[in-house]
Amino acid sequence: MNYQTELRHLYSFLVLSEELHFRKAAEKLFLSQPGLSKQIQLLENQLGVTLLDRNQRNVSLTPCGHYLKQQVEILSGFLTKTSAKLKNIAEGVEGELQIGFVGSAMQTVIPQLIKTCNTKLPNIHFEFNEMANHSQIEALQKHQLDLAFVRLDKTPEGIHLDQIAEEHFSLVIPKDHPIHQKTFKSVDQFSEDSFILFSSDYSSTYYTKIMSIFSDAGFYPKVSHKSIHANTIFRLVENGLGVAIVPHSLTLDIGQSIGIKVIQLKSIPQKAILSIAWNTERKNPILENVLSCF
Amino acid sequence: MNYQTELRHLYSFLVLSEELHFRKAAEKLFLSQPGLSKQIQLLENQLGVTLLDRNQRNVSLTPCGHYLKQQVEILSGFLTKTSAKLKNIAEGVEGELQIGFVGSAMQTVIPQLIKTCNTKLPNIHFEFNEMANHSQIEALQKHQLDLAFVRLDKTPEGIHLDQIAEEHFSLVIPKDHPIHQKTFKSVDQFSEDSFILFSSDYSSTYYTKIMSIFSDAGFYPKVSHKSIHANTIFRLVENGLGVAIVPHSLTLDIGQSIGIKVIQLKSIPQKAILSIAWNTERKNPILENVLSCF
DNA sequence: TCTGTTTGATAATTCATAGTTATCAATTAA
DNA sequence: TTAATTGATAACTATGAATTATCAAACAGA
Repeated sequence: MNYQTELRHLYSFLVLSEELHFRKAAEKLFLSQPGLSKQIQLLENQLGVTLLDRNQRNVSLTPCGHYLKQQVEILSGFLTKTSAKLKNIAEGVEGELQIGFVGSAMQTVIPQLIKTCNTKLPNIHFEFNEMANHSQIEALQKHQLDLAFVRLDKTPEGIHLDQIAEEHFSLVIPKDHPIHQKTFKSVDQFSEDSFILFSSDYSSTYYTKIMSIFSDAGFYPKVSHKSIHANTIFRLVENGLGVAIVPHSLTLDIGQSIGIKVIQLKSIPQKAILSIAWNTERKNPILENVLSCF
Repeated sequence: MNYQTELRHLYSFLVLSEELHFRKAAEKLFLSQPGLSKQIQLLENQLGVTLLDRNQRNVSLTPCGHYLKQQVEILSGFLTKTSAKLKNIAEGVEGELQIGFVGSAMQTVIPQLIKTCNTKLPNIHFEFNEMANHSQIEALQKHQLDLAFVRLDKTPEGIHLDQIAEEHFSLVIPKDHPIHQKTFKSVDQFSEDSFILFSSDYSSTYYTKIMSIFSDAGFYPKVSHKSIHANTIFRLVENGLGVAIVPHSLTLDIGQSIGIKVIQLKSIPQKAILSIAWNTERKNPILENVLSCF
């Protein structure tokens, strides 16, 4: 059975193997009897085996014919399933979506989205990739990612950006720091503290925004350390190496045992903004369906 | 994917999905580039999905194309396996053989044959059907059996018969019978005993042969019971209901506990003959291969 | 035995269509 | 800008798959 064999011939054989009567089978196939005879002869020649014994007055399957019948039935199921699945993939109700995210997105929006999508689109599966903001944008452009969760203000041509969550910042300070939520008035109370910040290559717009908090407060901070991992920052704070400003949601999964406390910066105008981004230059039905869940 | 789809198109798509270049793929397929374009367009129309993005200057697979590629690879393996198996079936090195046998054949020839065939033809499987002689011949004619083990002298037109084993008969008598192997001279010593014989519908030629033993011995036996099951006969003998004459091999699997003894009739001219029979009107490659093992 | 019916195969013909060549439009590199 | 490369399109050709008409064999009934 090579690729010269045509599925049509196999189907004709299948019908014939059920009817065991050339004229009747041909009728079912909307075909003339000689046409069917030719098809079966061709099939037999291509396969190099005899499929049917047309002795005298009745047609019967040879062992080969019997086996081929079974196989064509299996094949038929395979083809049906494949074309159904192809339609699903084309419509975006089945498939895989590559998602990128910055660490701080996993705390807030993503867990909810997974739940909603899973119930509405049970056959779409996600692959999550924790990546820096700029890496995500590059990956979107190369079509390595379908959807990105970033903290950015703007994106290159062809990458659409949509703000999906806004939250206030919080100060993270050691447990034994003299200032606490009650005595906190303004950020300038920390003008003498060292600061631990997210690296500017986490996102330059994010970095700029943090710095604007300090300039609004009227001082330029001493920056002792930088990291892009929230947990690293928290550990540095715990060990008295400085204080930090992070999106508030990141502080929600700080354990009791760690020696830090949190001061919420609800009153300042700067907000941590989480956005989703995707490439618009290609049609992406899976993405469309997922976005419609949001 | 319906039966209008041709395997050729799927193969073209497979090559194209590897090359991702219409001209190169077409060359590999010994086809002109527009021809390939047409094939792929046709395939896409039939499936109702886009398989390839031909944006600008490079061709790439859509998610559907990706999936179809996988499926066609699976399909390719399926077709290869199927056609290989079809050839095996046609050559008779793979398949099932329906074998009929009279009970007394299982003791002698059949177990050996199975062993020999299994090593030489590991992919041929047997189905064994214990049947009366005449039923086997009918089954051969209806092509319900491929091979029969019978005790017959002749068969109808179209059924070939080959003698494969000859053995002497044995008398089976109760343990407490006055005559034993040492004191046995001739069958006429049993002229006063009742006889338990195989029914004449087991095989009329077999029955005639047994009766000729008696006429040679110069008496006509009292026949008390008939059966076609060796074990039944043995049990009747054990209980003093008569003595029996059976092909010797049948006595070989008589257990120690049963109260009968055996007198071998080596000197008389009558022999129990086992033959194989098969239908010659149809070519049967599996049977040919099996017979060549004998 | 003859006739009529049914079977699948064959021969000659027609027609659909798959593949060809020639060409185009779009993109890219020099 | 030009030349080269890409896949798509249009018109045409030629293969071959279908058709119709017919045949030979087998069988049933008279």
